[in-house]
Amino acid sequence: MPQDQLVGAPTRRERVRAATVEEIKRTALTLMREQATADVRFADIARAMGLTAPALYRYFADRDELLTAMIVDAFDDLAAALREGAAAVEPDDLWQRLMAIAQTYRRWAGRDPAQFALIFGMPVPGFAASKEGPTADAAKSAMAHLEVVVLAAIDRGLAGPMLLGEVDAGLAVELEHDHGNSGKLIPPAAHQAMLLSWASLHGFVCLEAYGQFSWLSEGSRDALFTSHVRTAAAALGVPGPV
Amino acid sequence: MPQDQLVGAPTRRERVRAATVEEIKRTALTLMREQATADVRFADIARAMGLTAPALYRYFADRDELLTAMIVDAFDDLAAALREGAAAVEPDDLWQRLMAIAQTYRRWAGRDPAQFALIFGMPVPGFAASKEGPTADAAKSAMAHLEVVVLAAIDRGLAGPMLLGEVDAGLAVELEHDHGNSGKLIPPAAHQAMLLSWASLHGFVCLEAYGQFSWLSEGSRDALFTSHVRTAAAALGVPGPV
DNA sequence: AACTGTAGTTATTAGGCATAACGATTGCCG
DNA sequence: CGGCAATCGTTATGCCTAATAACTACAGTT
Repeated sequence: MPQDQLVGAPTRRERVRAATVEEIKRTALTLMREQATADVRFADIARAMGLTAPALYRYFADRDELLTAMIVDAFDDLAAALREGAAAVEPDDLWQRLMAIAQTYRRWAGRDPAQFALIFGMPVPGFAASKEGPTADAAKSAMAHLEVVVLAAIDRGLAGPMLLGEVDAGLAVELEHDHGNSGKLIPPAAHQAMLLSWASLHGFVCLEAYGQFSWLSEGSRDALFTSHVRTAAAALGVPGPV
Repeated sequence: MPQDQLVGAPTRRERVRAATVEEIKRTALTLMREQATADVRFADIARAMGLTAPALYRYFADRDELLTAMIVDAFDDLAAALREGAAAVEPDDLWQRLMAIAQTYRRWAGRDPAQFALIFGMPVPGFAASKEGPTADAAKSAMAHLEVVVLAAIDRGLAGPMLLGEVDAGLAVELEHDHGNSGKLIPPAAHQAMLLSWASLHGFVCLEAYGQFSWLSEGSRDALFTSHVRTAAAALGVPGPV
């Protein structure tokens, strides 16, 4: 026996298999980046790995399964990026926190439009993947950081017009029923503010990622984005930059 | 001679050909709606029309050309919907105008997620279409209505925080250089406000169209959307509903 | 040393895009 | 009104990809 195995620990075969799975996903993502499309051919992935196409079917039942796995990974990656981005700034400065989250979201989308489209775009051929799959849950998970900022703003007694506005009664019920992802109780107004801020941020990022702002220089887009986040911050009641 | 033809008027052949082109696009769109995907097979289109696939190549050189034509149509359709939507409300009530535009945009996207994805999503296979094609221009054209509202708000001396905020100097230059689509001179702050309002609206619509809000009931989504537009209105300085 | 299961191969099927080559219809004009 | 020619449609074909089948090689076990 080459190595003692702890009970429940992955055996050697499982480990190399998992490594291959990872390599397949990584290779597919690289190809997506290069070709700027989510339409990746199995044969290309295999060739890039020194394999033939049918070999990949040992690891993924079909294209859909590979795409689904990549979507899950993309969410994890986005969540990780947001975590790092939020951790890199002064925790007490809400404006900086908000800006860091927004910039991370934006940069992540810009660095990997293919991965971004994988998550938020209409899936490539037939969209079996987005049917109440892992995306809905993961999206909420990736938004936990926005939630933190909004809750912190409330804790400090800050409240912009977005937090002061009425919340529709029926909506409030459904928002409360959704326990968020941290288990904390979130006031409906805060929850609503979070969703709307997210939508606002997301819209800018989408338009930019898909080239609708390509008539502006990068510097101008940066400035525009800053204004956008500032507007959102004002609506939340978070004071702007010094 | 079956019918007198005015000089330059389309001959009979041209007319029936144009009709066929329209029918192809219409059929393709119907199939997209049914299958909820932008991935439409030539053979299916042909079969639905009682033809065979190669016949379609008499009208479109390839898939890309058909898709491009459909994108142009989609922009026209969106623009028309916005025109009608804006015309249907009291012109003096800016809040109603804004809400009508936003609702039209949203409803249009919701009624036709496929067409919406065609315009604003990452193009289907290889994205030759979105390369400075008709999309950038048409997008601005479709936004003229937002422009009108923002300019009207300024004319009346209304100005929310979004319109009062500073505009980056470099950005201002580029915004002024872009003469909009009506030829009018647009103050940079107004132009910026318009873009940011658009982004905000667009974000909500995207998230909803792609199912990120599917955990909410339709009524709740409506309420959430109303709040979203109200927030944008407040940022613009447009007074909310009575 | 034989056994079992897994990872890989080549060969094959099914289906889509696109073109080629051919036939039929019909608008058009002397 | 008869012939022409363009145009529209067809069937046949080539090429590419997804997916499966059938077979081979090898690692680790007993």
